[in-house]
Amino acid sequence: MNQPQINPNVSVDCALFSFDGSELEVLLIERMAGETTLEDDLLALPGNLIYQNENLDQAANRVLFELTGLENIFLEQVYTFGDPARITKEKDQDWLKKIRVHPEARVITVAYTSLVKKSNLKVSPSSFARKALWVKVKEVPQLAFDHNEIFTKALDFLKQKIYLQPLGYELLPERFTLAQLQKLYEAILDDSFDKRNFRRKILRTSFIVPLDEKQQGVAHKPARLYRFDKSQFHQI
Amino acid sequence: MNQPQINPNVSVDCALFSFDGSELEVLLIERMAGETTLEDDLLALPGNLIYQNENLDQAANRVLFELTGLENIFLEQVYTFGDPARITKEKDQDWLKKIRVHPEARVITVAYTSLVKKSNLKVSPSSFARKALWVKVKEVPQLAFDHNEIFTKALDFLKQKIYLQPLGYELLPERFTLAQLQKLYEAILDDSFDKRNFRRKILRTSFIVPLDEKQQGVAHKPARLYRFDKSQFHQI
DNA sequence: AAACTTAGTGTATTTGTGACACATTTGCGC
DNA sequence: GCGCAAATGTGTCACAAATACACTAAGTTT
Repeated sequence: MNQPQINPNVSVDCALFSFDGSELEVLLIERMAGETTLEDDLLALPGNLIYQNENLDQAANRVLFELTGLENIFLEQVYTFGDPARITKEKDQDWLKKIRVHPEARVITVAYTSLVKKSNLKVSPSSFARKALWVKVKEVPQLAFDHNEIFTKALDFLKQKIYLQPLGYELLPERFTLAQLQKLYEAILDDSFDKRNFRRKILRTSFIVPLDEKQQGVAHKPARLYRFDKSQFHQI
Repeated sequence: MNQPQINPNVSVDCALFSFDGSELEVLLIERMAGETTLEDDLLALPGNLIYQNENLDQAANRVLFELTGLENIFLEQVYTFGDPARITKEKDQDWLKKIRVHPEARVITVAYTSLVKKSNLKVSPSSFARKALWVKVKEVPQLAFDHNEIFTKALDFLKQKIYLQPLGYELLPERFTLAQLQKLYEAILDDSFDKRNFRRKILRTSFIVPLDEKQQGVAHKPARLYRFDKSQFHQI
């Protein structure tokens, strides 16, 4: 089979979010420039040029797989960024010159986002990332290209989405407590809620079903465990 | 000034909606193939390849301007379509071969949408459209490329958006009655509402302000006129 | 057994939604 | 000028959802 052909004008970038129990985090990479990285380079969202024979969803999944080994993640398209000036920062140009056949090419990028469990994910160095790290969304530094803008848009997208779909099941263990779930909602929406009202509201949906199990070995009253019922997701 | 350079891989398409008082309509074109059109060609959404030195919003506005003469329309990005198979219908290939330097090029397209007043708009034949016509959204035929999918996504986008922003002001005359507004909402959302409940809800927002004027010359009780207050739009 | 920690629960108030029917104001035709 | 046709404009009740708010229960630690 031939090497797939690259489309020099279109890339995908992925904003992957995770949850450490109290704060939301985003996956950033140290981008490779050939065999090494540049000094003091900016962090970036994982992303790459698309192949000519794959569609955009496939490209996003491939890029993610190449970096993380994760497959069958539900990535969703967020927005497309196409300002000609988006690749003109000096550090970005330095990097592009090192690794692209056409470093000056106009590149528009289609942003995707997803929520993943950190524990599922073994980040493996790849052709385009030496190292990947989880950064708290409140502590995201200046990023490469227009990735700060992409990151912000992806986070806004999630905030919208969580009202329509129970996204949380991607981020919590299979069995979880309502306190965990509430913290997740609070982290995504950057807000805080009354415990009783949150419980009432979330239990009115049929997505979340109580189990006959309790937490073990905690130094206080153990909480009841719940799980998501995906079969109920389309019955909003 | 030089001819602007074209990016062969990226296009924009616009789904423009208008309102005839009772039904929602979308603007479709008969696409040109050089000096003429092809026989039995499919209708299409207006769109074209982008220039290398313009951003996506600018490209969408330019394409729209070239077709309609409309400027300063508030176009919003909807979604990006990039399936390699999106340009492979036979009629689309025939057309591409007639007009594109690289008819086989992989083209991804960024969809935009907007609402416009039909009366503002003098559609002028352009390099890429011989003729443009308004088609009721319920009567949209099979379109070129993946334009049916784009059209559907744009309409869904509007349905979402109208709950967050009072889109209507683009589609109604400056002074309008609540019955007109209600019909517009019903057309966009493809639903019908109770008159009293609709009024109560819409007047609770501060976007819509009553005037001390009434309809003239109607063969029934004349309705009060209202106008939009755009300064209130961001106070939801 | 006392102290600590988090879980779990109920009520009252306000706000929004949906269903529903009739009098009012105008122009028109006679 | 009278009656008719046509669309406007309005209020209430029942129900659902949202908010504010405080104490007891169950387990662990010392």
